[in-house]
Amino acid sequence: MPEDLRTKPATLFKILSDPTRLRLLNLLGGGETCVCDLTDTLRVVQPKVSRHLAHLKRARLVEARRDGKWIHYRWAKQGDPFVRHVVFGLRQWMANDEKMMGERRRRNQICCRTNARKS
Amino acid sequence: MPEDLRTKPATLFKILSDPTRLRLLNLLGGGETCVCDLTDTLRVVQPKVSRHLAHLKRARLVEARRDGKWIHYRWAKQGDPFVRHVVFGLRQWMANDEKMMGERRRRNQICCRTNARKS
DNA sequence: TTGATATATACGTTTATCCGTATATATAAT
DNA sequence: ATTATATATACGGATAAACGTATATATCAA
Repeated sequence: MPEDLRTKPATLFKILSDPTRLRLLNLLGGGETCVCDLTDTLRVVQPKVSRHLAHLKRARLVEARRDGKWIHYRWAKQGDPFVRHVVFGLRQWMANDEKMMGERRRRNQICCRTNARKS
Repeated sequence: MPEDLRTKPATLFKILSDPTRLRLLNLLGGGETCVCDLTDTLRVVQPKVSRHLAHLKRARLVEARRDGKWIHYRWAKQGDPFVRHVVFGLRQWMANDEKMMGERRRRNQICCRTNARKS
């Protein structure tokens, strides 16, 4: 199932073909992020976020780490050259896109608040 | 609609997420090819090929040229850096994939026969 | 143990995608 | 003009994606 990404570009492209998943990946570009912060940032319902994260995780594009009540997601390191190539291009595109920048900014604010609340 | 490719990676990825379309793009890597040769090479029904080509054309990934009864498709040159980046990686992957190589070989045989028949 | 919070999953519905078959169109040959 | 060939499109059905809502699970706090 994760192997599919390596053998079939179509599978990788399919996973990357959903706007919500790209927005999530964009936010993860700002660093490890918990589901609630992702949810708040994107302003969509939580199950939607969890579902898309599950997709990305199944495809091994992201990894998760539990920390008490929270689960933090992050970009996974990619071994396959083709996947790395595509992901690299995507991250570069995101880095320069206005809307994506805005969402990353928003993520940072929200994560700040969350961290404050935690301590 | 073609602009979408530049503004939304998700749209590009969606178009590239179909195996048949990737096979077609792979064959076009061998040079301009007419629909009937593409159909014979892939061994699928002709409307299926036409439909997928129409997709690729709408997205400006390929261009078409009429030549009498035949319509020849070819890769379109890409202006956008992100699209170029992805397409470059894809073509490279295809160049090294065994199955794709085999189909390109088959395409060449079939195109040879077609050209012989034409003259 | 009870309650609150964070996250995941199940379920039914809507929407999009892909397909095969049939048909339309366009060109060329007779 | 008629026929044959190449390609495109229309249509209905099947399959899969994505969604919202409801619910389950897991962790922590009281």
